[in-house]
Amino acid sequence: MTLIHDGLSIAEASAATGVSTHTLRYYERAGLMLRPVDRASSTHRRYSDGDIGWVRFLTRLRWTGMPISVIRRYTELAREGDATIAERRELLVQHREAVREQLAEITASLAAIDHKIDIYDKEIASS
Amino acid sequence: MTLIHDGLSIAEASAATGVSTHTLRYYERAGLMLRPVDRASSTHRRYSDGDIGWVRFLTRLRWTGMPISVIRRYTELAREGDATIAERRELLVQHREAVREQLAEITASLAAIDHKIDIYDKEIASS
DNA sequence: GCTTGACTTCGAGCGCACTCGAAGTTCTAC
DNA sequence: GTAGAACTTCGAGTGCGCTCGAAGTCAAGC
Repeated sequence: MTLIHDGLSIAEASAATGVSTHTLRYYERAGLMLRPVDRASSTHRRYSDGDIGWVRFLTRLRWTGMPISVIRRYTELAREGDATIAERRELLVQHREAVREQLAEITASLAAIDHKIDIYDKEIASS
Repeated sequence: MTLIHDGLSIAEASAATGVSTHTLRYYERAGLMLRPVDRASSTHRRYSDGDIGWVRFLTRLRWTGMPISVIRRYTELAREGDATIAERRELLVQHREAVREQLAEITASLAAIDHKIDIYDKEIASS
């Protein structure tokens, strides 16, 4: 680890984001990073705070079911700068709608599971 | 469609549950049904109300990320009858915990997405 | 009774998102 | 300066949950 702390190693970035080093490299290859991650004196990657923040955000997108291909599209727009803000906003608004639906589905499923557990409780009590 | 309505055809079951006919057969093969679905005079499947309810419940389990293998285990327990009620309850209670965590993650992700959209709104407003 | 279309079984194929391993290079500590 | 860990690239492999297609059978309407 260098004293001049100009970024995290891939192992540190992995620890900071919960994403495996294999997957971090995969994301970069897949075009999900705003730009290629900086390299230290060697070819080793050095993740900036911005990189870490970006990875954290895109894991949120992944977690909520946004496909890699769409994240790539979103990233491409972000690389193009301010001119694409409206389009990026629109993409996120659409995704937000999908996430809200997910939330509703999962909430309903949770209720169904609760209900089934209640039934078991009653069966256990009456036996 | 028979006049003696002793169950739904696979196409009707598909419509009733939102699960494709291919997947309904797959679920049966995979051991996710309590028992093999009844067959009509022919070899054609006839889904009872109970079958439909079961499929609906297990799509809830699938939707919330329970793997096929665990659903199979759960189904096997259910087939064994009342003696396994406590174990089935426990399995669902564990899954419920996982679902609650999902819900928390998704809610947090939704907040992050909202926040990003807010930022875009401000950038748009100030331009 | 014949056509048409839905049904059957079976095994293979697919898409996604990783995940891994091999083979080589570089950094850090001693 | 050398050992050993961590890094690099690259392409192939994996696991999951479907999804599909082929080839044949059956059922309902005409």
